[in-house]
Amino acid sequence: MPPRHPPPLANPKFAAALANHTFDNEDGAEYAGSEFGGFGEYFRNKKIKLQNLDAHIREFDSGSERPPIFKGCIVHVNGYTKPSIGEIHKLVVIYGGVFSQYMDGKTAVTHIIASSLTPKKMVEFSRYRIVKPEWITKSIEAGKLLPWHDFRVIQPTESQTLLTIAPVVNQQENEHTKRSNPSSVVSPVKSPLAKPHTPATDSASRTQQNTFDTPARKSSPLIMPPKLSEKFSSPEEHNAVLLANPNTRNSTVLNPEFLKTYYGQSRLHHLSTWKANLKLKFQSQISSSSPSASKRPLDCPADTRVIFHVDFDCFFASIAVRSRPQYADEPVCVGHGGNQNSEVASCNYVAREFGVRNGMWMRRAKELCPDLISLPYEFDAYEEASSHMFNVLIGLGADKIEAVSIDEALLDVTSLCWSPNDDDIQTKSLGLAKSIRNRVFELTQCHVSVGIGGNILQSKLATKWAKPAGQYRVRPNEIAQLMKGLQVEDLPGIGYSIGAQLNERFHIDKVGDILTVPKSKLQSIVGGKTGDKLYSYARGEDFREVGEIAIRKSVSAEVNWGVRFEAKEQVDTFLGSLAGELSNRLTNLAVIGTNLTLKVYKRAENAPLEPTKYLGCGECDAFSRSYTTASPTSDPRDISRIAISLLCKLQIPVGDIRGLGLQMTKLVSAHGEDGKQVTLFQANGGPKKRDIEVVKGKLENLEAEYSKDNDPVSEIKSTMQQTITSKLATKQATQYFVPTQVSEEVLRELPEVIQKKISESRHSKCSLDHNFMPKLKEDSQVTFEIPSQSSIDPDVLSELPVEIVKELEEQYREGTVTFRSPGKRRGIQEPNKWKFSRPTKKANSSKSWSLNTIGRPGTDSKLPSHEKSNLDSRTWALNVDEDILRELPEDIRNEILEERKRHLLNSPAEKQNEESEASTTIQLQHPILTFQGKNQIDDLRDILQTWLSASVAEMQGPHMDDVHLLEKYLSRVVTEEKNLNKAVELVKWMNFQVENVLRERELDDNLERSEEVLFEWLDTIDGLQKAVSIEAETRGLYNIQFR
DNA sequence: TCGCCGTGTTAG
DNA sequence: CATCGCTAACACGGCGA
Ligand SMILES: Nc1ccn([C@H]2C[C@H](O)[C@@H](COP(=O)(O)OP(=O)(O)OP(=O)(O)O)O2)c(=O)n1
Repeated sequence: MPPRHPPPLANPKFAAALANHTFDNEDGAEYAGSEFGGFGEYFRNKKIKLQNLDAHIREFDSGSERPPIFKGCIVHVNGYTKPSIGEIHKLVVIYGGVFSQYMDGKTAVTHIIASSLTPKKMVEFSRYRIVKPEWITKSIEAGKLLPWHDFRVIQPTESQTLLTIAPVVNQQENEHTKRSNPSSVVSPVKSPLAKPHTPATDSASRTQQNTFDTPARKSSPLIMPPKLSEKFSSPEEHNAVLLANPNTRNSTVLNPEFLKTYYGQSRLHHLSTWKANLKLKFQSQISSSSPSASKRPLDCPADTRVIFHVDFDCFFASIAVRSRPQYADEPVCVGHGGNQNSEVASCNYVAREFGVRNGMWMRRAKELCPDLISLPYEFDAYEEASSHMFNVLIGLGADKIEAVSIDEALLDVTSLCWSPNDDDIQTKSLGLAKSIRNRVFELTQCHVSVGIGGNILQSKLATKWAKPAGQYRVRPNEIAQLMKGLQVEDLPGIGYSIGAQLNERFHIDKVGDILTVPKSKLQSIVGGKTGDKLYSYARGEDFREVGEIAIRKSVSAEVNWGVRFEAKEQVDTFLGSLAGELSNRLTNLAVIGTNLTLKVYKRAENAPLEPTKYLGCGECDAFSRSYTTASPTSDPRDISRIAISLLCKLQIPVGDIRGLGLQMTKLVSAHGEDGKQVTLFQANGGPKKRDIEVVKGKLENLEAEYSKDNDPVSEIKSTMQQTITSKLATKQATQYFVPTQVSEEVLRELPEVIQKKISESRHSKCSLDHNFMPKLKEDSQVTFEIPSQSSIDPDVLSELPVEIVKELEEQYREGTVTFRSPGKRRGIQEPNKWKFSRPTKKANSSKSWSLNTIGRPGTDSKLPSHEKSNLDSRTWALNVDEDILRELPEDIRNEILEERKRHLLNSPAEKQNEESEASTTIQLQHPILTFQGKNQIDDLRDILQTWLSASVAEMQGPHMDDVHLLEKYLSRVVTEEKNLNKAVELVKWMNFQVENVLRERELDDNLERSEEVLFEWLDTIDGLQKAVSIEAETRGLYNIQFR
């Protein structure tokens, strides 16, 4: 058995971006302040996988007999809280509740813990009970579940009842009748709706957040005291203060040289560029170098391969140590300086002994390893070493070769290594691997390791076991055994998020756990394709081929560091640079494209104005908008112009912009065979009459929109901040930016009405919102006013003039003939009233709450639509605690009761419909199944008791075959005999027995040696619990408690 | 049903 | 002083033709 290596890290970006939200982040600070002393240390020492935390929390806490205060509660945490999300997780679990990482509509969350909520989230969560963190702590102090409404975050006020929070109103009435002293309900709190960041909520979140940010803030060069500036300044003002420091300013996107210097130092940019270039290079090399696909031995079965995965050991770190041999045995990492908030790009194996990992923040790394030495990047050296490695690999005469990254390659060496005899393959392949390793080491003084297997999956896994500085071949007969012990996240394509979902929703942790789950069930958790992949991978199967390189489908450039703006024109300028960058990349690849997507990172609602990392993006929400052009382009002016109009559409306050990206898709060759571009350009001198017709059509659309919808939108006023000129105050108006570069010729081609409006607007200086358009220069931008209509779809409004001008200009300049009729733009956004004030997601989407951030774990999580919510309630209706039920909003409660009724009536029939597998083997609706000839629970207990006693006496753990038999039996008891209770009772009883023996053991020295055996039994019971839970979930029964 | 859009996840 | 949190591919759900 090869040594187990720790699973790959969680996505560093995720961890970094959610430093305060994630349970397992590189700062690890959540544990540091634990009031429950033992926990933090316990977990750190044991390196317990956090996804599996609940079971371990209970296990660790099993002796303490805490009251099950939160029994029946399913708790989720949103945003910054004190105690932290990690603390709350632990507290909820040890006091009998269930913690849910997800709000995906599939988990029936009963309470959301939050310190504050933004208006958007209040609407989204209006059907849930949103409570302050104190609800947890005070309930524990009181030793019982306190009424949640004493801790509610949303205080029912008049302004809110306007806002569709009917369920909350109901709730309130219910509880008031129930409560003894309704008047004691918390002091009045300002409606968070009117002002999202009340001082109260702000300081609450800062308290929590300080535990992470204090050091950074102390050293930050703010002129104003941080607190003051945070509390009272707009994001733009805050940025202005920050950028007043010329050094800082120079490090940001405001520096014209930013892209050059930034990309020059960004490791992730380098990694991405290198990879893209290598892919290109090998694409051509493959086709030119070897017509050798026919070299496969004739007797080699068509589906048989020998695959090598070659990977430098801790690449950057090895290069760093190469020129500093004195550090070879010291813990070393590579990063930008040794300061706390920089990232560890790579660390050597000495450092890994301490738990340091790639992607970790330096602060955490130094906590784990105080003597960690930080060395600088050497990007040129990486390229050189890499090219040595690839030269060696190219020289092998492999059937196929694929560059996975700068330091990593896949080889198909079937021709070189395959033989009918596996021992021969073993000898040949390990020999070849050794020679690769030696030659690369000679050339680079750095080690590569080689993993060998029958497919890509196996070879990649083998590399884990080969490292450091070794080779390892996964032999066909050991695949199954090896796979079983892996964490699911060790499988390629399975990362933090999917891993956590599998664990949370199906208690799947190890690859072995997957084997017992039918494919369809996997697919129902993680989706069709991923489920399929999981199913195959768990069995060691992988049908991908080496070197199957898809043609490039997109080109993009993005920046999410150093992005700070004070004013709109700075954004436009930077988008111009970014457009230039993208244009260059397109030109270098000789492609042009028709679809441009702008991606914006916006500071998350609750996130502090300054994130932990200096000039970092912090916790953000991501938004994107795309635009399809009339004809493909790579012209930076086109890109820039479109990008700017897309940004306007998103309506993000410039001070909150923390990242910008541009992506071109729908690519075609720049000099396509038919030379489409060129001919069109030559053939057509100017815009055609037809195009003008199209524009007129647009105008008519606009006018139709005018008359369509007369509902006054009162919220618009409150969300558009200040500065509405008196001229406009009496009219409803909106604004957009039209570049003045619009040439006069183009303007002349516009319909008269539009011409008039544009020229009118050139004289208008109104600014509706200084956030969106501060320091507007009359020369560079034009504000365009639409009179007197109140509720035009802002999409149409904000888009139209820009587009008309843009497209016409494009026509004029390029003479393109194919003017794409834009027709009716697809309604991306729901016509909801927040549109004017913020980028919209669907109003009822729980996706858009604050955990919906970069790298947030969790898949699509729309709030249940009507059908969906029926489905969901079915799954948990039976499991809801009566007490909880009473407290639920009326409509939800009714749904559950309905569902219960329905379930009681339909259960057997429903079940038969649902489970075709079972219905083939089972005739009776409730067959009675036997185990060892017994079916009565008492008899079964006897059998199990005998088994356990024998096992302990013989110092032998339970035999796997027996375990499987029992597992299968229990599963069928759940699904076929429909006696979940029996299965649960048996498992509980076994657990009890094992714990009994454990207790006895402490009193009896003779039993000392039985520890191993008992641990095996505990594992077995874990497995049984999982099996029963999984089966129960197929019947819609979640969160089965075994304690 | 298909394709598009916006969003999420993953790897290095 | 800090710090350099990129990029391409795939997957998925919702929506409209
Ligand atoms: N989050 C990450 C992961 C990787 N890298 C860079 C540094 C690594 O040296 C290089 C290669 O990545 P690997 O995943 O191959 O990791 P190492 O080569 O460092 O270590 P290992 O020996 O585990 O392959 O990519 C990075 O900058 N940031």
